[in-house]
Amino acid sequence: MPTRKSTRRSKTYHHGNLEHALVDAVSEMISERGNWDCSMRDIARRVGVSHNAAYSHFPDKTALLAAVAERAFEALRSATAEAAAAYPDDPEEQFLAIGMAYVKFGCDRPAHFRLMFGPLFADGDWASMKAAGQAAFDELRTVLKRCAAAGLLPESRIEELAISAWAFVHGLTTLAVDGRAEPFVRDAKTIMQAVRIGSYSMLGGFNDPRVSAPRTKFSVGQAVEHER
Amino acid sequence: MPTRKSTRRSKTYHHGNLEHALVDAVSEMISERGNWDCSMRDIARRVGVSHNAAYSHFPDKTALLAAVAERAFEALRSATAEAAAAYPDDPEEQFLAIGMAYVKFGCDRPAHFRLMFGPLFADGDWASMKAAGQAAFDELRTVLKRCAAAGLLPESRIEELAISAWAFVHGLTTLAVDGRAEPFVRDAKTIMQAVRIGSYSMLGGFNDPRVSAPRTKFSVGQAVEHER
DNA sequence: ACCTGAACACCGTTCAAGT
DNA sequence: ACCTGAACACCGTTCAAGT
Repeated sequence: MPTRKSTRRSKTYHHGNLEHALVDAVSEMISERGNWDCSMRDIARRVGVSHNAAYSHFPDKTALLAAVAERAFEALRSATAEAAAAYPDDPEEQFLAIGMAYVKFGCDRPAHFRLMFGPLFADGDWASMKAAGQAAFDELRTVLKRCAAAGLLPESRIEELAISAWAFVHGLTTLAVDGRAEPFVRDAKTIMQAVRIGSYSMLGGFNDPRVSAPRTKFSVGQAVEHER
Repeated sequence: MPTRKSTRRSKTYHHGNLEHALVDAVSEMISERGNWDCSMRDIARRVGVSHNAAYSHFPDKTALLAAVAERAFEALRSATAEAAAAYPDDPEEQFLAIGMAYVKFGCDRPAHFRLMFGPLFADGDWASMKAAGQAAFDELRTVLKRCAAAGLLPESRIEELAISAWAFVHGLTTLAVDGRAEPFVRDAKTIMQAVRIGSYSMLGGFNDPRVSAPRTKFSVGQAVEHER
């Protein structure tokens, strides 16, 4: 037995596991705490490694958190895709289901949701993480294309309507997660009802003639003109 | 001349100005930097006071930032109220104007907007700051009441529709400020167009019969039921 | 009552050194 | 190539002391 056991155990993370283990640890920690305010030293302690070992795999703390956010975006994408897949022949139900899945994701994982859309990645490009976010958004876009094909809304405005619908569920989740939507949105039932009402409201209004030709009325835009 | 001048100048902040000066300094700093990642020591340096003087007026850093957020909420409230006041006889235009003012506020002061709705105040109560937030929301509620009086939407659903509309403009602002709404929302013109389209879509759909009786269709809610 | 200087525990990051 | 120990500059907060 020439192999030294001490060397053996200490090499557990020498085969590429540490990167994965770090992302796992952070993901668990922010779930437990409810916020992403954990230190590199805490993370390292949890994984059982020295406090600066992470710098062999990530250039800085933000990069590690970006990896966590990227994986969370993938989970969001599959959650919404799965919800839509439950109604293969009914695009309107798909539209409702995808919105509800989005809100549910945020309410179930508030700390992840805040991290994903938080101010941390406002600077820098973080291309692959933002691509994962766009992939999640594409699920909604696809459903709206099916809605358009079914005559529920005009083809020419799919992009704008996708943004509107996304903004609605995103804003609702944000407000709910931060406790700003009270007193009306108090629990799971009321927030899902809000999704339903907002979604029906939008679906009912997509064929409003002003949606397809919004430029005809520009007075307000001048009144509160935006300079940037 | 018995008064000692050195004492005189050093007492400038002894008459209650420091609290105000601190809030001013932080507000300016986050505007300049684009984020609220400034240290107590930086703030104190800017005001010209020792690095821990702020603790005579605020129990901790979060409390100081909450005071900044509270003042920003008051600014948001007057911005939206002013926008609505421009159309005293047209509730539909008021609805559009208030949404645009909200989005404009966030795009003009992204760091303030992120602070106001950020994760910092998720724990604790921060009653007076959150009350200022509710006051801003009340402006929208008031406009929707006028819309209901004009027959644009059912009286019984004002509360839910207010939440929906707020979620929409809030989500749009958040996505725009964090650069997530691209490629469609790129600049001031396209984002205001998105507000317009979303608002018309909601207005057009508020009278959809399903908005007033959303409970008749509950299949989706069961499929993605929310446990919390 | 309001502010200061020194101190404490903690943080993200760097770097030379070990295997 | 991957990890460690020591070190650096910085941070929020506390506290005894000054006026």
